[in-house]
Amino acid sequence: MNVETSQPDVRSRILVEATRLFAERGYNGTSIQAVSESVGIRRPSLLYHFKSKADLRDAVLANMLTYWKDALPSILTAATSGGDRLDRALSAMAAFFVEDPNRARLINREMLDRPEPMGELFRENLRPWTGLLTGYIRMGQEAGSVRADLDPEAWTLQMIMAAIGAVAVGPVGGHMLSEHPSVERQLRELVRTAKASLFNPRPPAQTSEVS
Amino acid sequence: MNVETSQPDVRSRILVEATRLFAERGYNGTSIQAVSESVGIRRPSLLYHFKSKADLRDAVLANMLTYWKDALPSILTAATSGGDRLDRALSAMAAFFVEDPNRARLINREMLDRPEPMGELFRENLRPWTGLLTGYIRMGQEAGSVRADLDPEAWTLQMIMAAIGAVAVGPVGGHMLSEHPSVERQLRELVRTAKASLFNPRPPAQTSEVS
DNA sequence: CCTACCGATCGGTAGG
DNA sequence: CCTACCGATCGGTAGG
Repeated sequence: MNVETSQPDVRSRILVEATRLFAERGYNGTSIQAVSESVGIRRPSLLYHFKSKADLRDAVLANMLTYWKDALPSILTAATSGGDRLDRALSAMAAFFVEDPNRARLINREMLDRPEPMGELFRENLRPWTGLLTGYIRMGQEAGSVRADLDPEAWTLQMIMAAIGAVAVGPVGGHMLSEHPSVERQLRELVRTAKASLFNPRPPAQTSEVS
Repeated sequence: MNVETSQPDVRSRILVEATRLFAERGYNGTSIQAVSESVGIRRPSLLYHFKSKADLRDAVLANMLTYWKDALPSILTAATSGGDRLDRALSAMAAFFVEDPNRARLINREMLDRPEPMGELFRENLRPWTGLLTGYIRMGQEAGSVRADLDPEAWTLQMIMAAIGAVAVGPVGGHMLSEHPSVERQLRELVRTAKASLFNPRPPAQTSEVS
């Protein structure tokens, strides 16, 4: 596994392996020894790049947040650009997690392990974007296209969490049923559920800005 | 019999503390030392009741499954006894987790930590009951009351996972939004979402609110 | 249910 | 990026 071809600097290789292992086995279930072995170096070498295990965790989380901050704007902007594009926005969010299921698993784990720090992270980085979405939903309610009894914040949160849950633990939960729905099937139903629960049954004709 | 101290046998006290700690900090984040301290005994004493840490985990899981098997039938029977009782069924499921959030957290953690064993557990214990529900949904589809494009398995799974997620990590996710929805609010919206996405919109009545 | 003790592994440091 | 070494904690056993 280890060769002199350690070109893609060691630090980022450590990050990749740590992300994978933390997502799969959890922070407490992963020794830095295991991480360094996956990279092909010795433990002290890893500790040269990251002062401590906690430091490595923070770096892993910060690194992932980069992807979030990169992906979310385009996802949520898509959602606010037209009624019929909601499914594309939800699909984009789903695709973000499906692309690498470990993203969903890691977030799920960290939410369980360290609620407060994760809450803080969400607050600082994601809030502006979700605010955009809930604001747009409220506009839809005033316009009559979105159900009046819908709770914008709770609805938004539910859809995000459902996408994470479907990817992170969906396949396991699937065993509750005789016919295990694939993650794709679960996400397809999520989109259907989202649309059916968001829009009014017979929206007042609202297709004026069709592309 | 012992009268001085109200000690409902040590074994179950160990189970209670272990359940709490496993749910809060995870299996790998909890030492049997910590469990025994919570109970007020020494570690070797705990190991007299449970041969190993893995043994303790199995017992905790089996113990919780008892509650599930006790609660699920009544929940799902309620769901199949009438169209308008769906919300009561969902509320019952939600209440089961709200009553002790650690139930949701523990299940979430175990699904992440040990997918296969948990899948097996679900398969053996929960499948009959969910089959009842999906069968009923299919009947509703044939009768026309339930949306034809709904995926019964995926829909059922989504609602169960959403309830677990809302209780286990909902409060953390709430920080994504400027106005944190309480767990109660999240579950209320879950019920609304479930109904709106399950049933067909009312047959075109005379009301003409369409512009 | 306890005291006493075990080897293995943990995260981390010294020093080059 | 390495070898060598550290104290602390881990799960578990002996034996009463």
